[in-house]
Amino acid sequence: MFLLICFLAILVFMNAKELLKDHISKTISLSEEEFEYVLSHFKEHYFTKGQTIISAGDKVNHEYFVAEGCLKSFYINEEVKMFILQFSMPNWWTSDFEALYSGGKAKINVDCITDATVLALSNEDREKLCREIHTVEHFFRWRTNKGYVATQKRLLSFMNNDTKHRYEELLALYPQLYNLVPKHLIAAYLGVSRETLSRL
Amino acid sequence: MFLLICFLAILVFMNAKELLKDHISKTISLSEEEFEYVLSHFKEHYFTKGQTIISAGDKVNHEYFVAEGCLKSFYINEEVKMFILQFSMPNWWTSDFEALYSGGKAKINVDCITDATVLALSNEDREKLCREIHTVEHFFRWRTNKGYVATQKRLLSFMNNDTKHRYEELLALYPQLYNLVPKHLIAAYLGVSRETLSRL
DNA sequence: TTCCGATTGTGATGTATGTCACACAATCAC
DNA sequence: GTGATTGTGTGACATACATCACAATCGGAA
Repeated sequence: MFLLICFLAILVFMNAKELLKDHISKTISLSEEEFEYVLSHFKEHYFTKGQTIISAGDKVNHEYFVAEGCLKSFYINEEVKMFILQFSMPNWWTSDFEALYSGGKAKINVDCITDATVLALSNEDREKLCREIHTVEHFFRWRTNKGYVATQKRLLSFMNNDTKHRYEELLALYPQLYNLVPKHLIAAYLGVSRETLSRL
Repeated sequence: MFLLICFLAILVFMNAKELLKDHISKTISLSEEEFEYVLSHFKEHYFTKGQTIISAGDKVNHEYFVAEGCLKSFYINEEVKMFILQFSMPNWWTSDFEALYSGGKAKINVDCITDATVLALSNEDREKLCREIHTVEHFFRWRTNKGYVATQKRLLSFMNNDTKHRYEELLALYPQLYNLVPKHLIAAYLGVSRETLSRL
């Protein structure tokens, strides 16, 4: 039984790192040795549905590559109202990047909508890898470029489109979300009350 | 007279590049030769109030470092309504980054709220410099990191705060804007009608 | 099974904001 | 200076949405 669990763990472990390897390969080329070296800095973590990865107030020292499952990153305001910044699906990265980059305390929370497998990379290791391997720095530059453009597009959509339009936009992009996450979370992503979404 | 104009042009030219040099120095260290090499890829441009730098539909091939003046980047929707993504002040970068990075046509416009001096860097030159000088790639990674965090903060503010709060937030950050740009542009940045802003 | 919490739908009502309309001032071109 | 364009303020009205309240359904725990 123990051996079986070890075997399954190794299987998933391989899959997660393979997924990350494929993801990185889409932007840069690395030798096998370099890949092995880079991937060795990522630590795999399992989380179960509902578990918290980052809480507001924490010191944030890692960013997370999602290999499996669905996470959400969200902000809770003074009136205890929740706003969802991002649903993180496989092949996405998540963290409280402001806190991670600046060294401050988290204002954003990250937790699991489903069971999840993630690969964690520390701030120090990311900077070390970027320093040591030029193309890795290139990879992270492009990852953020894409994130920047995506966030800007969402901001524009927020200003331009009404709720129904944004809802359809979201479902067109991630049809899985409709069955995967409760409606009140989708409402929190769209920035409307759950009642309004229900009456869409 | 001609000599005087040349002299003034060189003066401003020096100032713009010096500003960029200072800006870059805040993130990375470069030797004098490297600086000279990097800066040689930037072309200085003058624009007058109201002039257009990027029009929707254009092929976008440059990003711009603002040395002097104030630009706006904005989107016009089907109903000819304008949404301002960013006011670009000195030491900011602007472009339609989605189009620039993807090679597509511009969806964003950029024009001048005041007379402006900018330094233009082509997509190819940026990539070339990033390839040739590792620390330059580092610089651009951190520039985008900061932009990403700033845009995410603005998105959160959009969801969380009401118009008045966001207006005060904007003016606290850039008090100059109050006298520099007409109110209807500030309304377009805040995502409300000019009438609502007027009644704030 | 039974109960409880989580999720979702829907009605009634208040409020912030958009839209249309008009007025007036400031600026600019000629 | 004169007329046109641009920027700004304000009233009247319509509308989208938040909020509060209640009901119904579903799934898991005891």
